[in-house]
Amino acid sequence: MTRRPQNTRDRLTQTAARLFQRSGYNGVGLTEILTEARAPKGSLYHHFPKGKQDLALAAASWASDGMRDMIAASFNDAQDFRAGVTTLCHKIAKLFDSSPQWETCPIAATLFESPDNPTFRDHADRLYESWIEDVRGHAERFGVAHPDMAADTLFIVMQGGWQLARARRDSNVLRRLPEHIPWDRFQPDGECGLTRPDPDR
Amino acid sequence: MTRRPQNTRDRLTQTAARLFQRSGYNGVGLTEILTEARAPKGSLYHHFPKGKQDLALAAASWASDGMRDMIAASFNDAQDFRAGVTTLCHKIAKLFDSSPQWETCPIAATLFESPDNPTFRDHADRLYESWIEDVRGHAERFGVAHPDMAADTLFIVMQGGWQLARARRDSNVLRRLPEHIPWDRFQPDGECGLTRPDPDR
DNA sequence: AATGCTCTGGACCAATCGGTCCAATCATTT
DNA sequence: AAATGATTGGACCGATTGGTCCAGAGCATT
Repeated sequence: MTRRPQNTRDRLTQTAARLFQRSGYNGVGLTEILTEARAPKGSLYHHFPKGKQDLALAAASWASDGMRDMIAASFNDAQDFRAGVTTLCHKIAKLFDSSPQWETCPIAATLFESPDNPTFRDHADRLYESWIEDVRGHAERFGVAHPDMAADTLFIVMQGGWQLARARRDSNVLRRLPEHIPWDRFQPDGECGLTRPDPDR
Repeated sequence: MTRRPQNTRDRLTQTAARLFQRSGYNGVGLTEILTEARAPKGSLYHHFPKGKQDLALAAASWASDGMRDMIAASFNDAQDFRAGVTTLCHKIAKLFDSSPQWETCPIAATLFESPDNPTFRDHADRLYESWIEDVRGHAERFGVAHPDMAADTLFIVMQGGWQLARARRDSNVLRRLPEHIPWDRFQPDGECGLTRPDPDR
């Protein structure tokens, strides 16, 4: 949230991230990015030799870092896993309200437009998995029953909820997201055959 | 699944739907659509006066109808709501496996690239709500506790699951989707104050 | 002051974009 | 057979696309 991105590279990355989120990778031209970032074309191809593709990868990574910060902020000082999830949902809802342009998952908008591009696919996969792994870490820390599944559930519900909130133009969909999660399956005394991995600590 | 779409209009619609799903609205040029549909430019602007926009709306509607057919086929001869959901998830997983190009929700890919275009937004909203309303109808018919919420949950989980399956390139994510749904909240003898709407039948 | 970098500015390019226009053709109806 | 409207074929258009290229500005270190 720096008010003045110093170097041209960061300015390009963040401007591109914002515009890609709004209109998708193919929906934004280099001219538009360059104009808004107040940078000439030469700078772009100096910092990003492969042009638009490199820029998209950098923009997606930057956006992903923002999401990971939000995940950390939500879970770090939470009482339990469920509280962390609730906080995260509210944070996302607030973000949804604050900017009408934040309307697509930044990763999906930037990297999911060309299924034939393996570089984009792999990068998106890696970024998504980093979110899920972060959440799984917190789930383990709080001792939930199936941390892997809990992390997957949260990801699924967040992505789907985002989509529904967008269609309905209603951030409350995101705030009510915890209601769609099967909490009893994640309680430490789960009914499943799996035992808790680490009781103490 | 007709092998030979008769008239040019249908051929254009279906080709466009397929290509938009693959690369998004802005990722496909008219030339590509015209070539694959074996139609000249004059035909396009005869059947779709507003050009690409009209074509996108028609393509999204067509794709949406396919999804609604799938929903109907899954729930119509199901024993209960949960069985219908499971069948639907397996059908979607099969679809995911069958064509590597079916990689984005067709509605999102076609209509969600320009947030500033209210026509697209409204159309997408309407199509999504028709899916949800269909599912809600089946939920009511099977007497689940909170049909509105059940339908929302299914939509959210399907959309998010789709995304995760795409990132992991694994259709089993879709098959395991029922595990992420809080079924106990939808049982007729729910813990909530609401009573069942229709006990017999 | 001179050198050797990084970085910027923008002219320029071929290709493609969505869209227009109209003559030719097709299928009906009279 | 003639006439009529629906449909097709494709040439053509200006605008924009992502990308190339290089002169020169800026800024260190020598």
